[in-house]
Formats: sequence, C-alpha cells, structure tokens
Amino acid sequence: MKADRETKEKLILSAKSEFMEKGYNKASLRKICENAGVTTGALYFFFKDKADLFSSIVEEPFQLLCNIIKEHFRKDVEMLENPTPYEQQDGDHDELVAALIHHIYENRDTFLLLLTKSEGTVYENCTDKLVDIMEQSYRLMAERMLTQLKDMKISVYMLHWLTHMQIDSFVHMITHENDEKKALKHMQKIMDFIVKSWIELTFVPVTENDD
Amino acid sequence: MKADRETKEKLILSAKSEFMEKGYNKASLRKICENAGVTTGALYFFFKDKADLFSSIVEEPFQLLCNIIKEHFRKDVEMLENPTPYEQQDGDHDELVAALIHHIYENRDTFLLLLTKSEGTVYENCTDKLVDIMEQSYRLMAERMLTQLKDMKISVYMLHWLTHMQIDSFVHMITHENDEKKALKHMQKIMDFIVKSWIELTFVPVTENDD
Amino acid sequence: MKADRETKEKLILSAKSEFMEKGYNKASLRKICENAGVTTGALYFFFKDKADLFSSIVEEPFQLLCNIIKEHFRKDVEMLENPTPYEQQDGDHDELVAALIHHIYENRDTFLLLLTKSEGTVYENCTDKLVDIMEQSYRLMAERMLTQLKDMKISVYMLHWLTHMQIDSFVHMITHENDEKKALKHMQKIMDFIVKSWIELTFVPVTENDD
Amino acid sequence: MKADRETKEKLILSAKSEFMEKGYNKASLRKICENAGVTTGALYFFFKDKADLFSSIVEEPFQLLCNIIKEHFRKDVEMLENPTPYEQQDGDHDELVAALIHHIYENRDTFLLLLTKSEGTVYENCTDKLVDIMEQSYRLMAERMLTQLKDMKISVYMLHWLTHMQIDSFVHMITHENDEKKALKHMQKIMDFIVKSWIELTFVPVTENDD
DNA sequence: GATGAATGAGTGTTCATTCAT
DNA sequence: AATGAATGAACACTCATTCAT
Repeated sequence: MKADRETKEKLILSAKSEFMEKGYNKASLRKICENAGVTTGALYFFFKDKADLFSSIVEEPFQLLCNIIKEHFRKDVEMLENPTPYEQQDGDHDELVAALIHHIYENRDTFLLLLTKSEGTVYENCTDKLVDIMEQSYRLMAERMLTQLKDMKISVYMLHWLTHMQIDSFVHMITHENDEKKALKHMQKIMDFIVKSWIELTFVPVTENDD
Repeated sequence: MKADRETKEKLILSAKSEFMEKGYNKASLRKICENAGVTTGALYFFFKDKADLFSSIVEEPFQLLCNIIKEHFRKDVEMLENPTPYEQQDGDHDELVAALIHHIYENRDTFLLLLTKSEGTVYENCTDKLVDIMEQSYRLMAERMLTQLKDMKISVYMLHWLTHMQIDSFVHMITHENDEKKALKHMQKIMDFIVKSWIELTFVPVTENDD
Repeated sequence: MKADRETKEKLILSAKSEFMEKGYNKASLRKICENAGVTTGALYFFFKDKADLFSSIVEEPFQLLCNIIKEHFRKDVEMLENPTPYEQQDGDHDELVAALIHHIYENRDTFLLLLTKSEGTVYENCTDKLVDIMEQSYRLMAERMLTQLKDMKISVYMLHWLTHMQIDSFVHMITHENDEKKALKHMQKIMDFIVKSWIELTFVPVTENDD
Repeated sequence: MKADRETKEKLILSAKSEFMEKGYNKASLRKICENAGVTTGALYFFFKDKADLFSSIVEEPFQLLCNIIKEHFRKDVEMLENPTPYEQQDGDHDELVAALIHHIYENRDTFLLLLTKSEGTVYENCTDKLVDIMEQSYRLMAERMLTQLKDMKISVYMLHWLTHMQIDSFVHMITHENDEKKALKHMQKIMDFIVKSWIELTFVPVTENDD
C-alpha cells in the first residue's frame, strides 16, 4: 500500500540521476532498477516504457511552467484591452520573472534534465514550445502597438529572435547559476534590458525589406 | 579498386544524413554502410571508429570557424594596443560577421549537425569552446576600457551572458534561416545591437554587489 | 519462468563442451547459447561476461584444490615444529595424493578445461599458482633440514624444478589416465619416487656454483 | 630482388613479436603488417595464410630439433645392436643434451613461441610429437634390456611418464633460464638423474598389475 | 506489487582473406 | 612485388521490453 509510492519514488530518484549522468538515450533502465533496488519488471508496473518514465519526472514541472507563462500573458492581453497605468505592467513583469525563477529553482534538477538531457524524447525541443507560447502573445501585443505607430511594420524575424533570446537567457541562467537569489538579480536586469530593446528591434520602417 | 575516394565520399554523404536524422548516438553504422552500398568492413578501412567518422565530417569546418574568430580577435587586440579611428573598428566587426556567415552557409548541413546532433561526441559542447575564445578577448577589451571609467567594475556574469547570447544568436540563425543573404542582414542588425548594449551591461558601479 | 536453475545448468553444460572443443578464446558464446537452446541475452542474465562464464565452471573446484594443498602443508609445517615419528608423515603424504586425485577425478572435465583450454583467461597460468604454494612450503622444510646438514646449501633451481615436475606429473596424469584407481596407483609410485629424490637434488655442496 | 627477402624478413620479425605478445589466436595480421610497414596484400604474397606465416617461423627450428633427437636415437639403437663400451654411451648422452640446448638457445624466441604461444596451430601439441619420437626409441631399448632381466616387465605408463618429464624439464628450462650455460649445467644434472631413475621405474615385477 | 527469467534485435567493432590494379 | 580497397561473417555484449508466477 504505502510501499507502492515508496518503490515508485525510489525508481524516479534513481532515474533522475541516471538520466542526468548519461542523457536519455544512453541511460539504462537496468541500471536505474538496480540502483533503485528493484527488478526491471517492477518498473514496468509503474511506467509504460522508458519515455513514460522520463515524462513522469518532467511533465508536471514543465506544464506548470507553461501555465505560469500562459496565465501571465492571458492577463497581459486582458490589460491591453482594458488599459491600466503603465507602472502596474512593470510590476507584473517582475512578478513573472520572480515566479518563474522560483518555480525553476524549486525543481532545478528536473529542469536541468529537461533542458540538457532530453535528446531522444518528445521534450528535446521543449524550448520551442515556450517560444511559441510567448511569441503568440508578443505578436498580439506588437499588433496593438503597431496601430499607434506610423509607417512601421513588425519584423517577424526580430520578434522571434527576441523571444528566443529571452528563453535562451533562462537556459543560460539555469545551467550557470546555482543560487536562486543571484539568478533573480541577474535575470531581472537582463529582462529589463530585453523589454527596453523590444520596441527598438520589433518595429521597422515599412520601406525596409524584411522577411 | 574503386577510383578516387568515391566510396569514402559515399560513406560520408550517407553518414551525414543518418546522423542528421537520428543524432550521433542513435545513428547506426550498419545503416550508414547499407545506404552507401558498402559493407561494414569498408567503413573501418576509412575511419577508425564511429567517433572518427563524425569528426571527419565536422572537424575541419569547425576548426576553420574557430580560426576565423581567433584571427579576428587577435587583430582586434592588436589594434587596442595601436589605437585606430573608431569607424575602422566597426568595419572590422561587420567583416567578421560576414566572413562567419559565409563560411557557415557554405557548410550549413555540417554546422547543423555540429550544433544540433552532436550529443555523445566530443563536440557536444562545442559552443562553449566558441564562448571561451570570445570571452577571453572581450574580457581583455573590457579591462582596457575600464581604465577610462570611474568607479566602475566588470560584471562577469553579464560579460559571459552577452557572449553566450551572441553565440546563441548565431545558432538561432543557422537553425531558422535558410537564406544566406537574409541571414546576413538579420545578424548584422543583431550584432550591431549587441555591440551597442555592451557597455551598458558589462560595466556596473563598484558599489553594486555583483558576483 | 523456468523452474530452478535449469537454464543456467544447460548453459554451463553447453559452455563446458564448447570451451573443451575450441578453447576459451575461440569458443563462441552464440554457439553456447544455441546449443543450450536459449538466446544470447539469457546468458547475460546469469553471467557477467565470457570470463565470468568460464570462472563459474572452474573457480570452485580450483579453489578447493588449492585449499586441500594449503591445508596439508599447513599441517606439515606445524609438525616440523612439533616433530612426530617419521612413518606418520608418510601416511600424510599418501593421504594428500589420494585426496587430490579423488577431488580431481570427481571434476575431471573441469580440470581438463582448466589445464588445457584456459588460454586467454586469468587461469591460463594456474599451475604456476600451485607451484608457488608448494614451493613456499618446500623451501621452509628445506631450510629446517639444512640446519642439520654440513657444508650444504639449497639449490633454488632444483627445488623449483622438482616442484614443477610434481605438478607436471599431475597434469600428465589428468590428461593421460581416465581411470581414478589406476591414476592413484601410478601417482603414488611417482610421488614416492620424487620424495626420495628430494634430498639428493635439493641440497648441493656450498662449494658448487649454483644460481 | 633483394627487396623480396627484406620484406619477408620484416614480416617475420613483426610476426614473431606479435605472436609472442598475443598468442597465435589473438595475434592480428593487420597489426603484423602495419608494424612491418607493408600492407596486408604483401603478406599474402609471401604466405598462404595465418597458419603458414606461423609455420614459416617455427617449422625449420622445430624439424631440426626433431632431427637432432632422431639422429641421436638412431645411433643409440645402432649401438645397441653393436654394443660398445658403456662410457661412450654416457658421452653420447651428454652430447645430445648439449646439442639440443645449443640449438634451442640459438633460436630461443622461436622455441618460446612454439611452446607457449602456439595454441590454435598444428604445433599446439608439438611436445607430444617429441615424446612420441623418444618413447619409441626408449621402448626399443627397454625391450632389449628386458631380455636380460628375470621376471620383469615394462611399465608402459612409467616409460611414458619418464619421457614426458624429460620433455617437460626442457620446457621448464626454456621458460625459466635465460642463460645457456646455466641451462646446460642444470639440465645435465637433471638428465643424469632421470637416466639413473630409468631402470628403477621402467621395469616392474611381472606379478604387479600394471596397465 | 513485484520477481526472475528470457527474448531477439541491435550495437560497434575486428577479423582473415581476396583481388583488381 | 606490393598496394589499397573491400568483403562478409563473426565477435562479445547491451538493450528495452515481456510475462508467467
């Protein structure tokens, strides 16, 4: 009864360290079971297959991350329609960064797995999914702002690049900075900078050939 | 028996597409040989092992890339010692970007391999090597500039992050833009932007706690 | 699935005959599995690798043999310190030979494997180990006896040679004589002879140049 | 022209050291060619196959050894028919040992190959061939001597064993003693001893059950 | 819930050998 | 006399997965 979760937990723990050490492809289920002190059969009682085992570790924190982002941008777009004082927007922005970093550092090993050891899984391009989510919202915002700018258009490439750099900055943070507080301080500076650069790079004169 | 290097060429071609499709780890030497129309033994006449096969594809273009960068920064540092008018430096900068992009797009499939399918090889962290090369030069330059700034210090994290973002921008370019000309236009804009941002982010007041 | 250790037993049986026929190096694990009626994977469930399979056959009987010898010589040296009537020593000697031969013929196929087909394994020089064990004891005894002999010294070469010949005689026996009883009769005669020759060859005048 | 022999010689030299290091089975023809500075094809110009290469190294010295022994025993048997003074026989005996040792130490690496690294070749039981040659002559001699002994018979096992021990003693010498002179001194002592033991062990009372 | 046994296809690699040139 | 290229079978070994018990 209680033993269930115990074994499953032991397997997940063992899996985490094996995936971390060898990467998804080269990780050995046999070794995971061995280190967990159970037989291969046991693993297949709890998990459908190797992919499912990996997902069981990574899916929930990843979805939560996605949801934090989605929810934030849902509110952002809402605000665009019922405009509010500028300062509050900024507050929101800082809040998002803080929330993300907090969530990431509470599950740092999992996110390291997801971002650096997931080749061979469905998550191998998971950053692209995050880019997609954010890019959509950014495009919406850009289109709103465009109505107030004369003779300008949106540079799709730059919009995409900026989003990518934002995500890449987070990846860089996760892999380079162990301390959550320092990570927060650095990232807020970086995010402030990227936000400031946004208008400068996203909008280009209509005369410019850009595709 | 066969003339020239026909078989070797066929093997390399077949290897490129297999590595691209499956990644280094999951690529099968047997399938590579099969698609090249030779037996496994033939492969081992030309290549020491799987790793050597991968290197044979990737080593030369990668070293050339490193050399282009090194050479550029060697000149840059030289100039710092024999200062020249500012504009000329800019010219050099554009030249580097153009040279890099040209080299990369002449071997685009190879660089895609190197950057996205090299897990399991010695190249799996090759971007780090590039970051290292550039960061060293940037630190040197930053230290020179620091002597002319009052009450400032270098933010190591930001310097590292900026370098990373430069490399990441190139990776983004390689993976997202097929056309060399467009790539060049986008990257020149981006690099200009990063260069401009450099001073703003690299130097922080000595009073600021930054580590 | 299968009851007991049926499969393991079949594998060991099959391995014995394959090793015997081809020798360790040329023996094929595939063929061993085939003849045992299982797949290659099954073998690796029971044995770590080829070397482990060989050891599993050979280790126990070999260690037992070593122990019989060690135990005998332990007692012999003990007696040297608490001298007992000469005849009793002889009895012991015959007992050792009988015990060894009995043990060997109960596992004759294994010892044939060990002595004639173990090239490439850690056992390939196993006779040297036996020689070592015995030679140590013999040297001890020789040194005791030397105290009662005037102007004599021990010929290291001859001591070593005699020990070797003893082991070689056993090897000869195992490979040439199928019948345990006949083996015993022959070996007792031979061992009596070697024991008698012992003093004659082991001790040489101090004046003789011997190294 | 001269180059022929040169290449062949280089191959044989390289082969000797490879066979010595790895044993016949595990020796690699590729490596032999590599170390000789030629390609695999060249080897197959001079030698039929791997076995032939080994034979080319070993056959001549081995046949010479056999011939020395045969010739000696041919004379011995001849003398038995035209009896000569006893002392001369002894002389002959010492001469044989000296001749054998001289021949062996002039080709010591070859004989080490033959005796310790020939598993997998037709020579793997070459000592048995030597035993056969000698045993035949010994049996002849024993039968002659038997006519002068009352109520005695030949013990086949002991005759075989004694012959074996003689060969084994030579093998022991080759593998343990580097210096020819010392080898000669030791072996003469040993051979004298074996010859003396001959009558004692070869002939047993007719009443004794011996087979 | 979990074990222990087994599958069978797959891995990278090595080998002696061949032969057109 | 020798090369360089290629064969193709074999090797020991690992894998994720299955399933009767």
